[in-house]
Amino acid sequence: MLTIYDTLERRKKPFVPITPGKVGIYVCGMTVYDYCHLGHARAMVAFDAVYRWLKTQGFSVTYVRNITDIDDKIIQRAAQNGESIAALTTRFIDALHEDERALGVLPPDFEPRATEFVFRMQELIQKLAEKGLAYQAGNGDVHYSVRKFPGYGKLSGKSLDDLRAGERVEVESAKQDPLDFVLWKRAKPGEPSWPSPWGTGRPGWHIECSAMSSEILGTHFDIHGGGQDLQFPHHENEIAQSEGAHGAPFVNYWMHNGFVRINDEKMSKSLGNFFTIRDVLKTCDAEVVRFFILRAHYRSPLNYAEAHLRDARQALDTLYFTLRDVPPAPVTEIDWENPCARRFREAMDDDFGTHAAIAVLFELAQEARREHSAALSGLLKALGGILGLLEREPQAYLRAGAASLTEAEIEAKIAQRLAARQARDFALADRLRDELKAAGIVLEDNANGTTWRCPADGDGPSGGGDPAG
RNA sequence: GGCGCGAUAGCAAAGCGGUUAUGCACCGGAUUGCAAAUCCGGCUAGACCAGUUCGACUCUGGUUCGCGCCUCCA
Repeated sequence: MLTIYDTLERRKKPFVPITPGKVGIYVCGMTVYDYCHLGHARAMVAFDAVYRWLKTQGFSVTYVRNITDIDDKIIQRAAQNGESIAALTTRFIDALHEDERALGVLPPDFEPRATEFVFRMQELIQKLAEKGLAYQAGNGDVHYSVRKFPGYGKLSGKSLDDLRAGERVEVESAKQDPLDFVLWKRAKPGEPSWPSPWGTGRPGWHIECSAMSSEILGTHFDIHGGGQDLQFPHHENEIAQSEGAHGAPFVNYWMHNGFVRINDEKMSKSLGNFFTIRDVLKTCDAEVVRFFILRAHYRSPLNYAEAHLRDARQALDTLYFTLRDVPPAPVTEIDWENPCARRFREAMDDDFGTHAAIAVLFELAQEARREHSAALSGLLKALGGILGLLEREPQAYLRAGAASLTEAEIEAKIAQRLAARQARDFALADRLRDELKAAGIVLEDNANGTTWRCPADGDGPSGGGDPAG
């Protein structure tokens, strides 16, 4: 039985879908004004694991991850770059998809873009206005009146009075309550805008997700996910909008993934301490990054450091050594009766415990090696595949770092060394091996001859991210 | 200030009221011309103080420290 930790109720709940056999899941995606960083990678990989596991469990899953392609930062960045908003967003959406593919993240079933749902957002705002939950302020902006929505604060565990007490920002005078948030922004000259009953303008950020989720998944759906930082105010506001407009429950399970940290501090653009996915992938194998992310529980903080990536690489190497040394038998259907498979399932069923599931993979790998069992090796590959791991040819993974020498050059050295060894000239043989080692190539002599591998570095970039990003 | 989360061995990171987590690193041994990989064995835990219990890393209370949200943020 799958259980999911629900952030709203702060407990693990057995998963019961609204419609038997079907699951609707909506995850807040990216605002596309820059390259994705490791924090985005974590969210993508974490919910990819959720998506894959739900599918493995036989659910028909509709996975929606939106793209915010209209927003202050986008407008600002496009102006800075002297490029059109469309050019900017297209560029970063392409980059996002590249990163996604590299990390083995399955594309969501729907990837709605905010600009394509403006009409639906207007409908929602209209509904909120009719119910007295929205008002147009003196400056033309339309705001949500949080005091009018009784449940406001239930997700983040905050009361409106607590929030007011902790207020740290200057109050915008146009709002009736400082916590009211904008639904529709009056357009400034030169900004992209849409006509509306409240004047030409553009939607606020929060309304996007309410509109897109209800349009694609309906007004009440199973799982809503996103980063911890979206819990308040974004998801709180979504609840207020969606439940306020539809007068019905919105989401059954709220899931929030933990942050990626640098030196015990949140990695974020505002702190300027971020690493983009593409920077990290310059020196680290993408599967290692994925493995590194899945080795932590999705709700825990994940500290990023080069040393940790190296650790992850060495661990993943071990699994691939097994697949290399014990060729896996093809598996068409996983034998869930196998004790390891059963424990893997239990781990995943317990709130997507990918770390515990990976621990089982190591035990399985050892058993496969010890018994030289193609069946167990096959099971290892199959279970790894559920996590989006271990899907490559072992040699392709193990040689991913080869760059400085061609395969032919390496083979030539190996042949030379073989001749030296046969002549019992071990000094020469060792020198040849050392030469290759200097190029990052590790030789291994075994019963079938000599094989080589060249681990991808595993060291992340040494510098920080672009603080201007 | 308000609200919330966390503290596990050298490092990373889970579950669990009593029984080996797991990985990396390290130390022996086997294997190897020497290595690598592999196998066998070893190593080391649960911030602090109380309480509940036959028994607590696991439950309860407190202390200390760290982090997050309260402003855009995965």
